[in-house]
Amino acid sequence: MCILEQEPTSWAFGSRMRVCSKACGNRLQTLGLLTVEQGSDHPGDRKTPSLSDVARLAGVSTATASRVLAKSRPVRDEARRRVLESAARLDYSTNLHARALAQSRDASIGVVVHDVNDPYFSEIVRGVLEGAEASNQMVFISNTYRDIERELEYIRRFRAQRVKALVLAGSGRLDREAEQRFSAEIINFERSGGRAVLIGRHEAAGDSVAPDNYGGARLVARHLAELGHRRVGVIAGPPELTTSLDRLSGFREELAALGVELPEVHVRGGRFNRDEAERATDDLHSAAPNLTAIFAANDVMAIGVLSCLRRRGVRVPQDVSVVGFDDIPVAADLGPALTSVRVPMAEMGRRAFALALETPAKRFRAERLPTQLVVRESTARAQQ
Amino acid sequence: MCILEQEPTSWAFGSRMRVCSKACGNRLQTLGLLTVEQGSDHPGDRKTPSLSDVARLAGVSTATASRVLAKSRPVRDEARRRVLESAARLDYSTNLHARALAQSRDASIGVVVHDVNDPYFSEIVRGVLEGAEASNQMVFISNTYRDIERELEYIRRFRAQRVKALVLAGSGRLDREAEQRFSAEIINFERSGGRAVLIGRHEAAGDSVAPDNYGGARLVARHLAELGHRRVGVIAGPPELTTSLDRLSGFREELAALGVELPEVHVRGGRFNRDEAERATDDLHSAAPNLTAIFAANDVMAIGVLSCLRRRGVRVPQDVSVVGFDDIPVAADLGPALTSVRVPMAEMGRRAFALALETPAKRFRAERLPTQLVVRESTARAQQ
DNA sequence: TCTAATTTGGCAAGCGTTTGCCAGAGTACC
DNA sequence: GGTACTCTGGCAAACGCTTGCCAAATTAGA
Repeated sequence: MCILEQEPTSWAFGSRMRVCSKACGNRLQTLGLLTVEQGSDHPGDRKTPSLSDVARLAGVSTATASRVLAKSRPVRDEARRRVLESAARLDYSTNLHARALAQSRDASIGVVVHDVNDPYFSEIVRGVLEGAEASNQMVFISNTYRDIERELEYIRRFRAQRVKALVLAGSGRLDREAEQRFSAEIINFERSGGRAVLIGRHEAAGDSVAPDNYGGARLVARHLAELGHRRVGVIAGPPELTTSLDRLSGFREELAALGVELPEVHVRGGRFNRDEAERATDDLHSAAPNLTAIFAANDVMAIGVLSCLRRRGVRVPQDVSVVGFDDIPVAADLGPALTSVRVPMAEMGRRAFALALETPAKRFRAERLPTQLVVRESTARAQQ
Repeated sequence: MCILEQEPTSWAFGSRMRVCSKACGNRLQTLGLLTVEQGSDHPGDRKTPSLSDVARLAGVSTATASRVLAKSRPVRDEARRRVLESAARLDYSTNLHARALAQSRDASIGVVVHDVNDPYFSEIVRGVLEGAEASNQMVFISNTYRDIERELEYIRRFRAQRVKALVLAGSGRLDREAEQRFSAEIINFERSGGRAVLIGRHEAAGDSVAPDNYGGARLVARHLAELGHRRVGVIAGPPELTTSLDRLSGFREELAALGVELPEVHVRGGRFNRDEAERATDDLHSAAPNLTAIFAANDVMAIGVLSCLRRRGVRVPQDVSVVGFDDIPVAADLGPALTSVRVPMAEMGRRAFALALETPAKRFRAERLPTQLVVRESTARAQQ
């Protein structure tokens, strides 16, 4: 195997390097070796040991063995020791399904997000995972790709799995029927004994945590207005999502309050991804080449905006200022560094997790987390 | 609720906007309404219906009901219809644990990655999810944060859960003992009847898919050498990981073959994250300010490199060329766009998933996927 | 019309835990 | 020494589904 003889603690591998890389070239061979060594084990030979095997070996009843392993009741030292020992000897592993069935509740928690590849969601997931890690809980993550049917299906699946808690992250929808189906499924889930917490949607039937999208968007409007921008455009999110609407309306209303007009034709929409935003910006910039600022509904879209402008030879921020939303980790490293609205994504995940473990109140609880403008290099005073 | 009366299909919300945003301000109130509407349902009132309830309502045995719902054997139309109808009426949902227990196998598959927040892993996850989605399987994702104990713990957990298959993504370790414990756990898992597939590590006891790190790094070396770079540095990954070693040794050896020396002092290490890379670059650049090129062991680290150089007023690529590895989606959008080695991350995820569903061969299978250099703006001819 | 083959449905025995209830063994206190 | 508790451990009944086996019903074949 491609393994150094001594534990490498620094990069001073020196001459040993050559030896090692040679081994690397030979891995397939090494692999063959491994196969021979353990090939006979590949198929599941003997049955996995069960609790009764452990109990028998320890000379106690399954009840006692169970109580030792699940720590559900004190057991005298002598017996405990014997059980633990047998369990170790047999390499016993509790059948989680049997346990969940007997307790009619699974200890793990589920997370449903739109897309783990979107930094917004992966940050949320990180927050949830941190909480789970701290209390040693298992977490199951699923992707809906923003498809309502998948979303409902996953809620049902997690219900079927009887998970203790479910965290659902992703924008609500403007479509009343969709929201009602969603709420119905959530209620069904909770009725089955689990806890559900929503992230980013306050409208549905459940406890929730959400960023102040409306307020954040107003900050953007004020920032741009103060820099003297009067001709601004928006690359908005999908029109069917409440998040898009909240961000757009906050922006529009604050702009109006400051006396800046935002014509419909300066607002283009698309899905929350880079490529659609790039295309939308192409359209927008062709239709209104004299804009001095563009507000993208999220950072991922802002990346598309920047890319389009770069391709068109438009300088940011000299010719056009660009603002995003979310402040995903990479925002600070784009060229130019992106001005954005910080949404405490990981914090939302942590809060949601904490909420999921609390006993539910009579009324649904809705926490709204503040957002904050982070000014970087992509915005500057408007050139007349 | 903050819902438009008509389905929004364009951004021409016009005057309706004001109404809507006002509603948004009132959400908490709306929420109260919802609570009142459904508050009494919050606690799990009546028991969740079981298969026998469905069977009773349909006037058949549980066996028949089971066969209809699990599609495990044909059932006459009349009976099938009645079962389906009762199930729908009771809003029945199969208890997955009971099923898994009865079949002694869970239908879902597990994925263990180092960190879902690292784009490298989230792309892999995407690939796995795509495959799973296509065949309607449930996927459970867990994070180890590169901690060996957590990694082993999760394998045990998935074994306890009796998942059908397990995909483990993340570099192998140079530490022999760690690798042996890992392999032992994998073997245990497979012995319990599941399938395990590894991504990015060919050394352990299981089928695997991995990128050609060694070859990719050689491409980088050649590219830089051809551009006339003679004084190059490396921001390497954690010394205990095989991925780091493969990338470093490929780079070093090709460089040597082309007559370019890579002194130890030009190689700095750190974890695979942006901030450590930034610090390491600080060190490196202070120690060797005359370098004309820096190779980062992955793109996330390259971001740190770029950030450091920008802060220090070093122009990329005029003063220093920078190359990354992985070609994560955002690489093309950095300032400047990053030259990198494309690793087919999502494809690896898809392959791993496919492999996990195949019946195991006698010998472990090891697929190595090719990598490819993608030249962008961060590399240029060396200035003398 | 009768027999053989094929469907279809039900019975009941698991699957591997947990846990309520009970009994025996210690302890403590009169 | 007797009574009242407190600990421990075991029995056995769930938990909710699947499935082998068998019988009844249906269909095919002659």
